[in-house]
Amino acid sequence: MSVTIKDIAKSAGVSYSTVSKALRDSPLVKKPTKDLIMAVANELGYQPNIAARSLVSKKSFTIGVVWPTIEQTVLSKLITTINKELEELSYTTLISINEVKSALKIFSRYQVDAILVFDSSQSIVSSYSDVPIVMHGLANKQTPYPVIDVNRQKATYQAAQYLYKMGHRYISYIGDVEGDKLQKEKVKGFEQAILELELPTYSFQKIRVNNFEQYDGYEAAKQLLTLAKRPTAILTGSYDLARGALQAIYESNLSIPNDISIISYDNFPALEHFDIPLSTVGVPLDKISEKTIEILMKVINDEEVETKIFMEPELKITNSCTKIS
Amino acid sequence: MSVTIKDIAKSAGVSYSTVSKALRDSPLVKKPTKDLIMAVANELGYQPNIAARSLVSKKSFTIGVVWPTIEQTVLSKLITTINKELEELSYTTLISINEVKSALKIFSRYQVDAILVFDSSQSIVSSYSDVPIVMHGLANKQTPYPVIDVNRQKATYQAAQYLYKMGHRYISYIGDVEGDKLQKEKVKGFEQAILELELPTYSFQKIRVNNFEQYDGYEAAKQLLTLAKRPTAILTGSYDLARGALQAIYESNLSIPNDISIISYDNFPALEHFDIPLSTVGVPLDKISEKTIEILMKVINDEEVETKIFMEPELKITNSCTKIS
DNA sequence: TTGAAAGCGCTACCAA
DNA sequence: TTGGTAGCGCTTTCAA
Repeated sequence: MSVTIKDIAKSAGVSYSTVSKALRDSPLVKKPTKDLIMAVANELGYQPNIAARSLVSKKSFTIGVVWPTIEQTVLSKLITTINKELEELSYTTLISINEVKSALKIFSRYQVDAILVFDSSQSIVSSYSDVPIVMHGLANKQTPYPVIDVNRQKATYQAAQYLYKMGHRYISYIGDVEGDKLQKEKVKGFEQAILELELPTYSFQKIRVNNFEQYDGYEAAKQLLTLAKRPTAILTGSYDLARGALQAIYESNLSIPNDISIISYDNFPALEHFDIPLSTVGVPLDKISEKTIEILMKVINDEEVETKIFMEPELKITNSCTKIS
Repeated sequence: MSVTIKDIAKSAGVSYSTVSKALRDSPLVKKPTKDLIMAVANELGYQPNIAARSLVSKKSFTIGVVWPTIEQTVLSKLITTINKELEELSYTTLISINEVKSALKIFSRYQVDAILVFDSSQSIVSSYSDVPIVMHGLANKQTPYPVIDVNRQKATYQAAQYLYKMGHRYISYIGDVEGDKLQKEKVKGFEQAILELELPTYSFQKIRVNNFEQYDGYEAAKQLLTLAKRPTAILTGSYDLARGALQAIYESNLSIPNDISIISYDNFPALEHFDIPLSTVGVPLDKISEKTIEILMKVINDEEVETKIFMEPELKITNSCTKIS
């Protein structure tokens, strides 16, 4: 049996309701008493029983995170950040990797204060009980809970526009052209730029990759570089693809940005891994995280929240891009 | 307020202790009564309050998983498998990505039935309260809780021995030669084979990679294939490295296994992605998972458990290896 | 400033 | 086979 407040009360010679107050740092307890109780609690290795506490106080200070697809690196970075920020707000984060429906059930049984769902499928999830839900995914349907989405199309659109403005007329996009909705949005932004600039389609090229690994970017870029009319700028759909493309460019003895400018779609700003930091476009991870925390706190406190939150991308240009004449 | 057993009791016209029994499918309740109660519970969207339940029954049917490093793919596969198997045993899995110490605190406050820790650092963790701990990591020290480890050294040793027996005299190892303890063990097994076979060291080559991605394997293999005396067999430290090596081999117009035999260290058996399935060596993932569940159930039921569980690797040979003369 | 006591939702025991 | 009730560990009144 673990230590309870009654054990502390007995040991400290006070009533257990006083112990409860002292542990919550209530102003109703005198400093010496409080100190004594704290000391005893520490010595006994007391850990509060969350079950009992949330049973009476109706608050668990816990956020349930539903994360059925644990392999994506972007998500793992984002979740790590969110976890850290919630910790600072003295919230505990618990993750379930079960499918959305059963994870929701689990968390509602655990009476968490809110549930954060990461789900790229477009299904509307329905809540059990009255635990508020916040979702990360595609904000296309009308949902009864807030959905946080990022504007991928605008990101690639912005990047292509920028490269055009810098004088580039042969721009290639490396990405999953036939991929899921998320990937298609990126392609769409690129295509939209072509259309608006009234350029011949051959001056904009899309290279399809099947995976998002460094090697796929490498292969795709290799292919581009052997072209008679090779691109002066490359836009990649992800960070790893960009890394691969960089390798291919170096192997061909070309230099960045003199021979080729490169921008990567990504949510991590300032990728300083390389000799030349990579230009990126996308919604910065910390802004997504910040927004998520904000929405979570709002739903927990029963405040009004818009149900579609569409975050705007930012273009961060470094020395990996240059003007050409 | 969510619905409680009292709401169900009122609605069904029975006492709430009967409801409690019915919901737990107790034989003490008559079938018709049970059916009625179930129907009402369903209709009302009842979800049991785990806090209240575990407060009285001292059992939460929940396993806390401590997973501070969420990026590793092997772990995510393993945890997914474990999660699934626990679900079938009607246990709920909750994951924390906080650092070990604070995660342990969280789970002990939640009164989980057991905590599963994934930690490759060699620190001994000390439990709060009396929640039993099972660890996945390096079984080198004496610990007060069971640690499950896999024999990496024996794996690469076995593979090298096998390749030798098949007539190979020029064998290369691609892996993180300067890496952490886990990686070094793999290298050690390879070196041990050289030693025991009393071979000149030049006939066994180690190629160092900095990362474990496909591209790194590709680069390393490229390097090997340009050698005057190129290896007849390659052993890689991971699946992704093997994939890269395969790419390099194909690009060089060499064939597997006729020109080069290849074995990968890995815990996933039967990697059928390729034209030729890859030979692997390592402890199969499902065996690790099975063992983990077994140990978890034992500690939960207070049974005796050995504190060092060292799992033996298996060599699975496919057409990616051949005998040479 | 402290203590006593009610009650959160549930299980488990005993009585009916 | 059902109902009544004590009590899990805690917070939160209210009384002392």
